[in-house]
Amino acid sequence: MTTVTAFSTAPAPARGEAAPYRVLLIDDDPQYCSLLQEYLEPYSFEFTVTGNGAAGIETARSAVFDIILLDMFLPDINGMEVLKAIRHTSTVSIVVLSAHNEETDRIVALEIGADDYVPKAFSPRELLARLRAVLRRSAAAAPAQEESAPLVVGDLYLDQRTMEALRGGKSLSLTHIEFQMLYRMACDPGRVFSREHLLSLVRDRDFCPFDRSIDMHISSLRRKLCDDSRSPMYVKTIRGVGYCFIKPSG
Amino acid sequence: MTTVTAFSTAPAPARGEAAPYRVLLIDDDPQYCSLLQEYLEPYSFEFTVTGNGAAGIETARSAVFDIILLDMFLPDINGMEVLKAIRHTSTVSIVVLSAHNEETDRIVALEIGADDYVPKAFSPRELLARLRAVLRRSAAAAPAQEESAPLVVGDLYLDQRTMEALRGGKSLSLTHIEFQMLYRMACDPGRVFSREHLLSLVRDRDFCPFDRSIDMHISSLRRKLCDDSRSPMYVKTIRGVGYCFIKPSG
DNA sequence: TTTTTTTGTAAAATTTTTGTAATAATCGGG
DNA sequence: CCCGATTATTACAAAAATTTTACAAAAAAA
Repeated sequence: MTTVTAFSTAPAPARGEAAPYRVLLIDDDPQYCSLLQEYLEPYSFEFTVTGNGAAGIETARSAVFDIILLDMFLPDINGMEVLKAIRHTSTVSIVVLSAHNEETDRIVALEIGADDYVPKAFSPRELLARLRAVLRRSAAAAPAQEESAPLVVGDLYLDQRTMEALRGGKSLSLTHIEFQMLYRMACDPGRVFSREHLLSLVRDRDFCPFDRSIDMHISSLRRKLCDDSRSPMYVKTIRGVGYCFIKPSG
Repeated sequence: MTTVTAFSTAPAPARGEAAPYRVLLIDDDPQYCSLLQEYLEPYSFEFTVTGNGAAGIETARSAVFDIILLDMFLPDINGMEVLKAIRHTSTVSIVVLSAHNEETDRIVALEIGADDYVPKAFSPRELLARLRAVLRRSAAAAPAQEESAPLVVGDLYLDQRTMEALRGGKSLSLTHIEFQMLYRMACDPGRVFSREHLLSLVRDRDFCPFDRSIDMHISSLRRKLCDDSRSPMYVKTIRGVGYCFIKPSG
């Protein structure tokens, strides 16, 4: 099982658009569980289900979830106790589901540490909206995913956050296009980029066959890098095809 | 608008056990507002109240709150719009209060960015429990303290709570937008902010490609900072991209 | 080798982007 | 409804980036 909570300090592989939310559902009614899964799975929720409190506590402890859905009525332990136990060792989001919707229960559950309390009678759409609200909030808590760490290749330092390009610690004063071209090529050393491709990465413009502008950008990039086109250290010409960034030998 | 709070000069915005939660209540029913205040104040909630949407948006933008309580029915703007506008520029916790408790409204509000949706008919005890649940969660999220602590960079002093900007101890008399722009950029020196991004941080408005208003704000900001656009000390132009705050060398 | 194609690059031409003053529109109070 | 302050738009000069042009040089093809 994959493991990264919203709160984990781990290298936060910040769940991309694709990766589903990992849900632990603690509920002993198989029929309701199926219903819930069926409804939520299309919205990128991935379920682990346990049918009793003890197993729920155990699973919550041994794996990482984005959110826990907890039924209050369980065959073994009282839901409130399960909530308390999980909250005792984790800050994971917990949403209580309950058939028996008493104000006192709601208040106690929320005080103990539930993030929301949703009657089972609620429409699936509202449940979805509430889960998303809770997940949104905990995602905000996650250490802001490192946007894009600076790229370091050989003696080059390319930082997209600041658009700064250094060679041996000294600024190269690249223009926007030069930076972008160098950065994109340096991200994948050795890969050959056609002129069309480079232009499309960098400009919103059509490539005409006699367009030499890319060559000019390469040329001035080389000048700033003190690179010699005949025996280049950084940007190599692949005749008839395009250019590539040379994989540093080190 | 009644402002009860006065963020004194206390250097530590960090709400210790003692410091109250700062609540912005947007609701035009004075009677309900009073009731709420009366009930919640003993639990360490400190209220600022605005009776309409426009003022609410404005206040939310110009001061820092721990949580916003938003009525859906307002005399001027639709509550949903207010929610959208506030959420657009802030991640503050927002709990919707509504007399008219329709599932569709709940879903839409939660989707737009509300943290919870509580019918006005709810018992004050449950409201309290729900507010605490939301606050607990966002407290876990944010080193929120820093967010409202005055920012000191180089010879600049920027206090978001009071919107006060000093340079070498002297006030810069920035407008709201100028302050926000400077503040947001100064929070992350060296990072490049596109015009779109700056505008979205500062205004709830769409960016049109020929919009020069950001440039104008930068221009007047520079004038007030006595900054020269050609060899700037504070705000550097990143041609083709946007602007950034220069990391002070010291 | 000769011819053809492709690339490198200086310099010129062009386009885009930015800075800012002036003007217009908008907002927030009284 | 008017007033002052703030914000947005317009316009144009200035600056800088990008593209085009032109031709030399290198590589590939014949």
